[in-house]
Amino acid sequence: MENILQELNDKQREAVIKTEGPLMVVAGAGSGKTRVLTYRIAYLLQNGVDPFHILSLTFTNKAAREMKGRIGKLVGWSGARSLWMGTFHSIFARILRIESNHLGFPSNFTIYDTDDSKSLMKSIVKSQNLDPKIYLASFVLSRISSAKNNLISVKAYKENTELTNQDKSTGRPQIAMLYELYQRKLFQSAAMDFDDLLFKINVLFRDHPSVLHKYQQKFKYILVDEYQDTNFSQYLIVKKLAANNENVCVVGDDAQSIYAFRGANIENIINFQKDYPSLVTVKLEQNYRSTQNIVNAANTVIHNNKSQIFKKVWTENPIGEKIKLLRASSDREEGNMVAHQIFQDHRNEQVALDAFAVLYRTNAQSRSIEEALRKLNLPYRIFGGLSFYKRKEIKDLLAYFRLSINLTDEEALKRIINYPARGIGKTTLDKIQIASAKNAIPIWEVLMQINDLSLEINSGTRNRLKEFANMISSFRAQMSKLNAYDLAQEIGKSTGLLSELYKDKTPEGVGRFENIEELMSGIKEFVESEVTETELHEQKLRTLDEYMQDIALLTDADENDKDDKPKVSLMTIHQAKGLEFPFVHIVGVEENLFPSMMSLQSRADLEEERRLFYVALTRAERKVSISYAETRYKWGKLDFCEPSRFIDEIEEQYMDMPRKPNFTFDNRSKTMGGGIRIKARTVSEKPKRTSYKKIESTTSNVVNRPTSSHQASNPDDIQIGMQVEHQRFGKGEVLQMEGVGSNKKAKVKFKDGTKQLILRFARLRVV
DNA sequence: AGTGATCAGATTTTT
DNA sequence: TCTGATCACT
Repeated sequence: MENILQELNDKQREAVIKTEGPLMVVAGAGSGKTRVLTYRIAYLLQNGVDPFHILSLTFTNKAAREMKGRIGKLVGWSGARSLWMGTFHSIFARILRIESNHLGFPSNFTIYDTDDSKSLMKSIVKSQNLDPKIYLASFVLSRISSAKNNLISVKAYKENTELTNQDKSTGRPQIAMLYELYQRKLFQSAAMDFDDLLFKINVLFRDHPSVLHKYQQKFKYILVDEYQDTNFSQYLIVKKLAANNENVCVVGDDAQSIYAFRGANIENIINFQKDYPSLVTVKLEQNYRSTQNIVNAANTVIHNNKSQIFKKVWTENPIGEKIKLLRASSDREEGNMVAHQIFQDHRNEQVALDAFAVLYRTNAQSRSIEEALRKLNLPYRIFGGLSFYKRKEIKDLLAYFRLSINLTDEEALKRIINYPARGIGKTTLDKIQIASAKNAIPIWEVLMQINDLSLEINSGTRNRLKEFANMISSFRAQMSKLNAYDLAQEIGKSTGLLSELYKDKTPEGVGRFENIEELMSGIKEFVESEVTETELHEQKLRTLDEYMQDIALLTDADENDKDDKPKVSLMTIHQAKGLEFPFVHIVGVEENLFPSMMSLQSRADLEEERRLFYVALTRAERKVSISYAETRYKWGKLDFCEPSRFIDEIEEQYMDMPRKPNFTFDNRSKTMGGGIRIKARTVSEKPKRTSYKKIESTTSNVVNRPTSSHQASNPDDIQIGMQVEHQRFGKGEVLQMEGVGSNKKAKVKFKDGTKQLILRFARLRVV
């Protein structure tokens, strides 16, 4: 293990051993960024730094888990497990729970997800008699979110004339007021939304210097991954925590900044440079992931962006194949083309299906790909879309858990007070909510005092309300006595939720029941998962509220696939961040889709889309295909599409252009949709690129698939005993086959003698 | 109060 | 196309 430094290149090593003082690592795509982070932490541990003193902030919890695993392998598990490693949100939620009393929150506060926030905002808009079409919950929340990300409090918002004038000019002068009510309601419900987790940590550190000091002492070494995607709120947290020791290392790549839309701020990189005059910057520019062709193509794309840190990403990897451009007449055909390509590569190159990824701009595009893959019996795993934890049945059950843990969680209460149906309808709920507002008590308190408050609720309904409250109270009483799984089962049964779902025998209903089963087995896993030694000593139960804390910030990206069969991965490019695949298919590369229509207004937005395209390209190790469709169904309507300007931005020497099956060179420039491309060019205001005819002359240094003009057969179709034809040697018979994938060889008897041929090069044709 | 039918709105990306 | 919200009917 003392050799760990030898497994690094000079730049990587420099970044690893400079443990003291501020360090910024500008890491090009595929340059071993994760490796640097991992080894840096291992190196710290190896040099006697206590793991409790290291804080490592990652982009997903899964990334943290994997990194912990690798560090464990390098320097032993005992050190690795005690590291503070996770996303900003999960780490600081943990700290907020510890310090919640300083903020007037209980430690078991609820974390509202986007749906909860939305439903809360809707009810606030309604309560203020504002037009929900003008005060669209999603719009109001996005204003509030960006305010919070920039640490603008309710008070500051009201005083900020720029913001309030913006709101007035868009006809929504009441947003500041809604912000206030929203925060008030969250507080009353003992809840925080995602942005609050970071905002309130800032408040905590600002108002309680002793608490800040405690964590400054604790986190002597701080590492931040994906720094380009942090927002101002996150930036300030890091700055404050690092203020004492200044042992802070941030790693990022401005070219891969793709979250500006949700408040990420590239300026953080510049601010970081200003904050620490003694900053050392290390640039990692050697790419170990992709072929030269991919690296070069990606470089030509990203150079169209104005704002970027100078960096030259290069690689010593083989040149590799050109990027294949696929043109499809429809989204459906696009799916088929991609699926067939995957099918062929899977067979020809003898690689498992998890080597393939299909990347798209929007989740809605997955459907046509899924259908095509299903047709070919290619198993796939789809990431994102409707997350497991967002499914109705899951949210319903979790709402029971949430309410039992936090009785003031109103979104949870409203969700389940009449599910499964127990005769507590809208009218009753309205009355209760009015009583809650009038007496300034939580809804739960109204239920508790139902007999004392003079409410016009008939005795039957009144009893049902009491029964409901008693039921929740009994769950609550068992919270610390039963383990999470037993209590979850109890809740599922006595609420009637399990039997309700079980009754439904439609395929969807069965699916819902299975989802609940899956959740239950997840809880069981949690209960049985390893406990720390002290917990084991104390015979400590793993309770339901601990479980809820555990999963509150989980996302789909954190989920591991249960069955380990290799599958094709389908995901948005955002989700693909940080991942790599030998074969990547980027689909739907069309104007108004990628770049997205919403991004065409401003240069900054367009550049973000381009960075997104850059991210997509640089996920690939060996082969990339880019595809576009000429027509596509959007909102159930047929849309005509043009190829994306980003396609034009790839220098043609790195591209392999599309063609129709019976294609000859002479009519290529006419038949390949030149008209469409010309239109695309006028949209993109790009200087005209030279003719596409040149393409064939530049392919010589590339291992290309046989082109159609040679009529070569697929190497996989060639079997022993077949009659084949070689361009030079003529006709012959296949005597023997050996090797797999690109190394597949055949012994062929020609009239001039027997030859060993590598099929990849030989371009044999079955006669 | 509960149920079913009809209609509007959404889709850019997510911790 | 799909989801949710609302409305009318029972």
